[in-house]
Amino acid sequence: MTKKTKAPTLSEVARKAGVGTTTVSRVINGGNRVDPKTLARVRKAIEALSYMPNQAARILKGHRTKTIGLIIPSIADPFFASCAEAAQVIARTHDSLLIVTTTHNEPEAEIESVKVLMQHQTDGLIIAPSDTDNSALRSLLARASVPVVALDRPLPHSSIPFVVADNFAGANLATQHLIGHGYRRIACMTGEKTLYTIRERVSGYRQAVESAGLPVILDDSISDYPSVERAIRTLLGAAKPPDAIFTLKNSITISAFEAMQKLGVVIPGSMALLGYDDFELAETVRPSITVVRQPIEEIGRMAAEILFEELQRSRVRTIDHRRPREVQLGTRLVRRSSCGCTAPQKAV
Amino acid sequence: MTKKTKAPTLSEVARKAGVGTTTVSRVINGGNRVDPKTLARVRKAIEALSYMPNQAARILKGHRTKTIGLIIPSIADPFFASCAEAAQVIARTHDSLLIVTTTHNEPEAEIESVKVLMQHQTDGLIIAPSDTDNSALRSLLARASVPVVALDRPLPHSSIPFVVADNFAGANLATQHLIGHGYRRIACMTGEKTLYTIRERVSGYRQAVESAGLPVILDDSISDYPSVERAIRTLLGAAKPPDAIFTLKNSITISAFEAMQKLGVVIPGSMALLGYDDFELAETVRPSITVVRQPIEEIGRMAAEILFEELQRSRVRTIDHRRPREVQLGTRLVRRSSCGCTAPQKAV
DNA sequence: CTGAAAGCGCTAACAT
DNA sequence: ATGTTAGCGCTTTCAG
Repeated sequence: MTKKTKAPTLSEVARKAGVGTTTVSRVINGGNRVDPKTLARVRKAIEALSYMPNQAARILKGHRTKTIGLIIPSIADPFFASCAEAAQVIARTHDSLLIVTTTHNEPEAEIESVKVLMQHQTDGLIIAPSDTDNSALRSLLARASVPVVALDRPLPHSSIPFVVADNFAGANLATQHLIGHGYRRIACMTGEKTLYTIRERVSGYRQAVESAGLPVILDDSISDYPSVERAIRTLLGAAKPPDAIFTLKNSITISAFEAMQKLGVVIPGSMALLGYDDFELAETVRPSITVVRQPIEEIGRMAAEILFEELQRSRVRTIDHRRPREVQLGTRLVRRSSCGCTAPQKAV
Repeated sequence: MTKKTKAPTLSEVARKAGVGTTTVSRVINGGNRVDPKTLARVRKAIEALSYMPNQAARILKGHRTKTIGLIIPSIADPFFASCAEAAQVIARTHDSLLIVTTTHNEPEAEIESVKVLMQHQTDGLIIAPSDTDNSALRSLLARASVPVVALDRPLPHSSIPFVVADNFAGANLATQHLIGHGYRRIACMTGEKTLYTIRERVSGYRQAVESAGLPVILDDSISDYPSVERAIRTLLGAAKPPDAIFTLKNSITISAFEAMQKLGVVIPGSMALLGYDDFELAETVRPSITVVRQPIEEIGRMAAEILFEELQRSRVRTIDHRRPREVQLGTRLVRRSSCGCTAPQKAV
């Protein structure tokens, strides 16, 4: 077994092929300006030694590392997993690799990630910042000599391009839909109220109920299942219980559904349910759950595309901005049964 | 804006601090054997220039890249996303970064990924090989000068360590459970029969029904929802319809549940359902679904840990194998209602 | 069309 | 305790 032998180098290939290193280098990089015969010989040598160029050395010569960094709260979160998948596909398209780090929405972890990724000279960064007002992060990013794109959450007061969903409109329309059904007491349940996305959704909800002259019933202290069940119990025991619940996050929607079922709440009969973010079984459970669906893959894809465009721009001095630097994608209300709609949209 | 200024180098720091490059290098790498005063001065210079060491140059000097590669079918797949998350956490622990590539179970994509990752000199590789008998992949991996660990699926005929779940036992026990409930005609539905995991599960199922003298009713041509619905229709229309269905994959379980509901099949009354792989709403839907649960995070975590142990071993010549190189983790049958169990396990 | 040689930024002998 | 220096593997002028 030739297992622990060190990897062959370019100059070894050159020696074996009886040519100079320059020639081998040319062959590796496309083989232009090389005599067909020499080319063939070099290729054979490369094959024989199963030579692979050492990226580190190329990078050192000032080239791209062909890697981009993606900084997200979690990989296990379906939303970010889909974003990551989409971004990875785009990266491959550009012959690049995707390095993923997770932050669990901790600002320090974000800073740390950016630093590590910069040391590794990734060509660019895509980040979903937890705190929209993190000035330490902003200044760090400003010093970054590579393009950066914000994902799902913008980084205000900076010139960093971003790709987000229209959280305000999504929540606003959803609430209006509930109002249209005749519900008068719509409770909104959420947690992580410091996140941009959640804040926007809360605003959307608030604007809708207030302009309809309805009460704002907001519980933004939700975390796990028990807290959801407790919240619903409290709501049910109130003098005037709500007639609809709007949950701002996938896991809360599921917990709420579970709790309502456990507590014998008839959906939508005694209380309607509408959730932010679609999920696989939302169509299947009974009643099926009406949700606001975000263009998840699209978000990841566009963020990566913008990043590579910036990369392109910084290479060749071009003037045109074919794509806007700040993208806000629309969401869609998927009407199913839990909101009271009788004729759900066509099934899968 | 000092935005496009090139990153400062070690020798610039040295000049600014009025010391030699060696000293700066020492400071970066822990600051041992350096006079406290000099150390402070250098640190200040580093701070002032906001200097960050260039990884590429260090790598070139034969050091670790502090990156490991993870090659999986998809990031969006919850199973692999969780594995990736767990592996990433372990990587961070070892001060390393995780580079993820996806293959969609295509052998060529796997080969390609390994090559790219090797060029980037990742310190090690974790791979979930689609085809257990891919000799091209095996020989490529054998030539790899870095440690490799197989994830979820082993790579036989090679000395590559692996971490997998005991798919045979999981499926076997699940089938026996169904048999114990008195079902005599247990149908098994699956797709992707070339995958190691699926093959093992099929074997486990087959062994159980055969040794109980029951018929093997296997449909391994399932792909999407329509194919599931079609299969169930066929099963229902048969002379002797099955009294239980065992689905070998998450998405098929969900599709089957959906289809059975649509076709008015009472679960478990007229037909029981048991699925491989747990999922969030399995507990919540009615009836709740009995499943075989795999230790997902554990698989990702252990694969990464073994990789770093190998890395450790290749650095310092040690003899002990504290951890077995081939790990098979147990699964657990989570009893809920769809199999006919009347007293489901404690809820979440 | 091809080769010699100069580094890229850093580390590690080897001196001092 | 600190500086000098020789590369790591590759690309890239600049000459042939």
